[in-house]
Amino acid sequence: MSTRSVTTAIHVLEAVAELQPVGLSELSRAVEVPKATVQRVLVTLEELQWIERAERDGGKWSIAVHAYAVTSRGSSGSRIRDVAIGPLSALQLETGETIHLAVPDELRMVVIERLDTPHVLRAFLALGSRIPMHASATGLTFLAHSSEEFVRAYLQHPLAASTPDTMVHPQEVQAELKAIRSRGYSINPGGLSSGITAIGAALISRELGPVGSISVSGPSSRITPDKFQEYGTAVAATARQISMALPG
Amino acid sequence: MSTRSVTTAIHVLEAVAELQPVGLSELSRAVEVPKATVQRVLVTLEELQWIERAERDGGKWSIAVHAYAVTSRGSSGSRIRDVAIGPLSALQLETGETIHLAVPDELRMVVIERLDTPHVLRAFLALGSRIPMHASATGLTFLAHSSEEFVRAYLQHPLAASTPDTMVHPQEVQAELKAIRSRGYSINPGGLSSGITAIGAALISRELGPVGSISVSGPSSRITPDKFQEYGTAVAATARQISMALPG
DNA sequence: AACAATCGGTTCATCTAGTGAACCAACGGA
DNA sequence: TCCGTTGGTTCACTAGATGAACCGATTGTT
Repeated sequence: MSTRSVTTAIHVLEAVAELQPVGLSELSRAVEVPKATVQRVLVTLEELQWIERAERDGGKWSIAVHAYAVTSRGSSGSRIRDVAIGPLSALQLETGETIHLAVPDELRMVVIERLDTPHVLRAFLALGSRIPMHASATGLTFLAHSSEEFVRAYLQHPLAASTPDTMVHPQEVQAELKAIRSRGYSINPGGLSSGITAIGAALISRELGPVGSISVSGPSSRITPDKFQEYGTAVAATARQISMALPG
Repeated sequence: MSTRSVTTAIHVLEAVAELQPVGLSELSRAVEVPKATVQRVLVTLEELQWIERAERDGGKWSIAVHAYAVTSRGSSGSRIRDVAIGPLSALQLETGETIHLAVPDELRMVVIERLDTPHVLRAFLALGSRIPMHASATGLTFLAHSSEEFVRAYLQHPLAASTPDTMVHPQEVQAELKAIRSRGYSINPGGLSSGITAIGAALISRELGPVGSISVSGPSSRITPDKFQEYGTAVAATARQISMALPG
């Protein structure tokens, strides 16, 4: 009951994704598997079009588009996306700012949808970005509605600072989570990108608990403290609306 | 020299992506591998968080977000995305319409980035959408700048119609490709979705040839023939700009 | 109510095929 | 020249993948 080769293959694949472009020896060390084994896996994955080697650059490996194409269609996130897109669109029109939809993956939030603003100055996260929970409005609300154990486990890990304004002390984060719970939405001024403020609210499935979050982001010069409450209640209302439409 | 189990595992994964939500027996049939083997692979992939089973619904399988998160970071597409995002943002502001960035995968174009418009009426392709080349503005420009062999090989396959307006005759497509080459950009009125017109231009790496395309899309009621040239030159200029900034 | 055809899941004898230590040749500093 | 890399290959050993056949539970049909 192990399916070892498959497990190592996936580990190699994840290592390639993380370290790309990367060579054989480095991968072998990263995955802690002999070179010969890694080599065979690489060749196999190449045949399957999941990875490709750079023409130059000593033939280092990278993830191929095909892998992305396979995994991006559907995904559990898409159910959420489908029910969220309508309300998010309305929220975008109402606020005029960038809207993000993110779901948790391990210790990060992954941005699975974005609606843009017409403003020249705009907040920007590439789709598929993986951002730290404690440094983002989406992550913070998600944490605020997660179980105590999860939060404790999360705060065990070192909290990297994305900007000088990122909260890096566990107590500080805990206090903020409490504030978020009573307030109903999160506010993150410059914690992820300097000069960008975001306001977020969690999507909560009745059965599964928190499954993701949404946020409104824009330059701190536009999203000023006097707008926090207006945007906050709008985001929270939209989140509630989506939550109720959630499958399950 | 085969790494069979890895190959079947990936095949199972791709089948899950295509058929999700899907059950054991159906997968077994799709991949043409005994149930027992598929079962073991599924359990392994679940342990690795690449797939998950629906709580209800008889435990059917779907791709998990984690898989998406792994493959979306980086990927050959992302290099393109990184250099493209700035110019695309400018193009979006200039035109006010939805911008798509797509790269080829097998016989399709895969949408890897999108900048949308604040308009209520908006063109919309989900990220990761796989669209036929002959039915899309992005695909057509890509074809127009591909090798003759590639085009011939592509046109060998039956050309499915996405809408009544899709070009389905090889000669028709060939003629259009010629027009695109002399014009510098592609125009696709309603070929992919009825009522949506798109204008595209290819991203061409000096060393690798065409590596992807960009397009401006919107309702045909807004993107009228009198705007074709304006948008066309804008798209083509942006594509050239990105092409020059391309790595390699 | 009995039937047949699904479903998801498990068992186990067979032997394929994955493993990994040890080995290249080639490159690049020092 | 030497040392530490790199990517890549060989091969004896046996761990571990395979797949036909099985089970109990649903489901829809007669």
